[in-house]
Amino acid sequence: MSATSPIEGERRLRRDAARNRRLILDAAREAFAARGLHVTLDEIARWAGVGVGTVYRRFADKESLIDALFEDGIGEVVALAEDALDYEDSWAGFVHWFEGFVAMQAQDRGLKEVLLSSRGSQQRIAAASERLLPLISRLVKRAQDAGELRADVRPTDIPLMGRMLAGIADITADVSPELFRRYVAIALDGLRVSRDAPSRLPARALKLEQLEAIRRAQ
Amino acid sequence: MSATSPIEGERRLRRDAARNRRLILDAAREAFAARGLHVTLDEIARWAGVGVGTVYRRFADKESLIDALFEDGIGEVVALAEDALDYEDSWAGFVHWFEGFVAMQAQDRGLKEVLLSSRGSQQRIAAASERLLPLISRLVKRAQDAGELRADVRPTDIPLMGRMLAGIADITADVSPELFRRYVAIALDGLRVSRDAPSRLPARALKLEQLEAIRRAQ
DNA sequence: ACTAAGCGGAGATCATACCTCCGCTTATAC
DNA sequence: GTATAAGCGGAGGTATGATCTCCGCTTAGT
Repeated sequence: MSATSPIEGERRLRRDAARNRRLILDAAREAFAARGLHVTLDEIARWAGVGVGTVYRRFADKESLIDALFEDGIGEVVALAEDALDYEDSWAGFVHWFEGFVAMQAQDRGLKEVLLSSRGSQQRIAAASERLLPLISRLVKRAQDAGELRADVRPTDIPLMGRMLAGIADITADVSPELFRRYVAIALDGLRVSRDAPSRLPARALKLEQLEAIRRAQ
Repeated sequence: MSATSPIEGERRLRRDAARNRRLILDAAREAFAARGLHVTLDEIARWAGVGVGTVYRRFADKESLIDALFEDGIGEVVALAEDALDYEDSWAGFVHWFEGFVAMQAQDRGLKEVLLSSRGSQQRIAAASERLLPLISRLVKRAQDAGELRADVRPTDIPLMGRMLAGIADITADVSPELFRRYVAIALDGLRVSRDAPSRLPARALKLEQLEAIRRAQ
């Protein structure tokens, strides 16, 4: 991982410093994934068991830390799409990617926020985005040509539907972390050209009290 | 409307004060609808053309103002559900309500935030919510008994799907205010038991630059 | 023309981030 | 063993942004 190895040309860190850098990155990954990019560096420092000063000595500012972390994450989304294009069955490939795309974001609030906001080093994210969109277009086209994916969706609809589903995953995560898969399944059923019966819904629907709990938690 | 008429038992306002109260409520409605509950009372005051002091003389705090405004809005959602239960065709009734439910939130950020957050006078919203859920259950049951709505969705899924769609409406509103209807249509197609062909998608998909614009705007 | 009611908006107050600074500690090289 | 550069913690400086108060002036209504 690029975030973990020392960059060539930089003077080597003292052993304690290197250890702390790792602690900070690990704490940041966990904290951003669990709670989003809004967590403060003060909190990350406390979580990592170091002082804030130590964080700022290693990373010029919050932006740099976010960069160091999410370069990899975005690469994974792209890799998943490349993977999906190798599927024989084009619909299965599309479903594989789409479910993975949403699930990755559902499990990592930070990634979700990096993916569709303009945080972080604009550059890299924009670049990854430019690599991703053509792949999505090909996944869409293949599945449409096979007569599986409805013909009236356009490639730009897909990341938006992904974001929509990641959004509900965010809201329901605390109460039922797998609930979002129901809505992914319903959305995929809606994206098929035709079908005789609905696919089976994963996870359990919420109980009334759980729905109420979400409203209170907001 | 309860928000506009003077409450009985309260001393009558001087004419200029009454006029200002109206101006404030109108400005607040517009501002909350367009930009969400986070707009400051300072901004609402400027928009209304009065001083902040005037706002705070009429409404104890921001909460009270939100209350005064959204009592009505929540009632409308309930009324729409009651209306939908009168439809002969149970699926059409369900669709009528669901589309309206999402559209109302899409057109009013404030309403959306009031509906599923714990802002405002908890009490009234919780009460409305308790009136609404049984209505949703009946709409769902009717459409399922008729064999139109898939049997494996539960009533609690519906407000969550509504929120999910309202969420994407929020994000895309500036670029294409009707885009969310595409995703409502896809979701409804996914909610049917079976169908031969997809329904026709409303609105136009985004162009690549528009998708990019949304990312930048976040 | 008198006065209670209302007005504007500067600024007090509070909250919350990001980031810096500096006196002290420690790893490492010799 | 010791010198020293590197690193450390965390209190607090700074900036921002929101809510709400206060008070000298204005105006509607009798």
